[in-house]
Amino acid sequence: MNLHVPHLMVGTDIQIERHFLRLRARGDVSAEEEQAIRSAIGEIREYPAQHVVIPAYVEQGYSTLLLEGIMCRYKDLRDGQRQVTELHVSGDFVDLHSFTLKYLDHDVMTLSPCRVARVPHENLRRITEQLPNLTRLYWFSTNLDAAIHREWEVSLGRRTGRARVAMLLCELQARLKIVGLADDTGYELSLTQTEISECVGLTNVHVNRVLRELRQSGIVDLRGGRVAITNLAALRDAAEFDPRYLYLDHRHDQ
Amino acid sequence: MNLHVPHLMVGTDIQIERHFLRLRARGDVSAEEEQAIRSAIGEIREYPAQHVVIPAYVEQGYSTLLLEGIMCRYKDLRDGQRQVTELHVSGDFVDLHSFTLKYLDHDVMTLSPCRVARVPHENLRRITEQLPNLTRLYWFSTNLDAAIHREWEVSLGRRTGRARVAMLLCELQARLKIVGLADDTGYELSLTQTEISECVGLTNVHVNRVLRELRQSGIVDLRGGRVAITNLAALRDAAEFDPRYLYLDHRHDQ
DNA sequence: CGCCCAATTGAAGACGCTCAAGGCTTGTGG
DNA sequence: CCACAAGCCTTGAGCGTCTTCAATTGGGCG
Repeated sequence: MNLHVPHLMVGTDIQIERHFLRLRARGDVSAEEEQAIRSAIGEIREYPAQHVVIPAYVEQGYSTLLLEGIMCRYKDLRDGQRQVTELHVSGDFVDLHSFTLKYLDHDVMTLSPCRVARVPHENLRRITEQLPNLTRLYWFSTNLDAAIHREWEVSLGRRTGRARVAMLLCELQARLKIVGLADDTGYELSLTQTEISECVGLTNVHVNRVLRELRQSGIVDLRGGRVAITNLAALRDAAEFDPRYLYLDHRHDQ
Repeated sequence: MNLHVPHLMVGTDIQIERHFLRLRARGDVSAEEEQAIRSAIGEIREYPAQHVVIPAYVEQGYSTLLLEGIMCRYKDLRDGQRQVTELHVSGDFVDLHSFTLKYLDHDVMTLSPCRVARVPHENLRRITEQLPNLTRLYWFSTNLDAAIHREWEVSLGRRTGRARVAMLLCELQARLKIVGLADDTGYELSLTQTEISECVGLTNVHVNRVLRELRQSGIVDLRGGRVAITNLAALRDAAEFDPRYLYLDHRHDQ
């Protein structure tokens, strides 16, 4: 387990490309800006699954860019119940908001083995002073997280269990597709049913029943670490999925 | 009804002070920055209750600062169910995120008669180019909205009906207190039970029962447009309320 | 006075939870 | 190669919170 051990740059360059894919799905990034981002990157680290990478209420001097794997933001209640507030995939900044907030109101942990890059806030500050266009794109990026939170609020507050699970699977498909990790037939996803239940505000038992129903309806089959989408149109209909909240520009319209 | 009619500046100056109170609860604002904000303000407008001020997916050339009244962000589902994703009070920018997002993924409407100030994006752009500290404070401000969304996700996903309502009333108390519109004994709030139910993901019928229970428990009494807090400690305990997500600095600790 | 909207209450039902047990898969060690 | 353990998935049965549907009360206003 490579916990907290700086890692060789092998394979890292390709993974940083996913961050550019994610940014360019929403706006233009010049060669100069791309270079500024590359040179802002500090240490590369790897973590096992189930590892708290950014603890709540602890000031960090850097933001964390997810290169490979899946991570989540979550809060726990007194009785041990957990609510995941957002999932993160390759190419995402998992705590860009710590640049302005200083500390987070929630924990961030890995759900699979992950590789990340640290970007010192000092370097981000330099970007905000020199590159206003890129600054607005990063500001946009944290506002996109808020838009995802809003869509989850709608799910948690008003959708049925079936629609909530469908919604989550639609969102991941769209977000992973941008970075080349999904197509219309599905994607790799190593989440347990308990982890999914912590995203959608249900119990693991009920998620299990919902997944069975979606499978038997010929819509989607989640098994063995893969989301096999049998009928994307039906999945989106079940979720009442409107991808506009992901703010993909016209070149990425589904 | 003064719908869409530019309004005289009578009383406006005092109301803009609430925006500075809100900002200064989270960071320092210099005299120069304060002046920049004042001169960035454009038209003043008034709207009646139940008026959609910012429609979803329509590009706006300005952001809207709420001077007086209460507004909400919401999304509707096919069957007409509505989920409110955030409430806004005096001093809030209700759509600062439209500066980077260009258009919103949700509607914004008034819940009471409101007075607002428009701030052209052009003027905000000038601030981002000239005042990096204020820019970070406004970026922070949109990240604070995201933190509020996260806390609502926890409520909607994991809290009981009783705790959800208590949570909402705690949050409003803390936010209104910053701008001088609440104290520990309560505050004025003109929301119907149906509107509350659209915030907390319940039906109006169930919200009514929850409010009765909270009243009979001697915790809080919501009637006649006023939230009368009988026992603030018990209210916060019922909500499992941890105000840290509102990022109030030490001078505003409760 | 009568209208309209919000608040209130009751009764029945549904969706999802709790509790419990059994099955499957994977990895480890004898 | 097999036995065993651990974690996850699966299914059943009963229960509870919240919903739905419906009717009544109360308050503000023309």
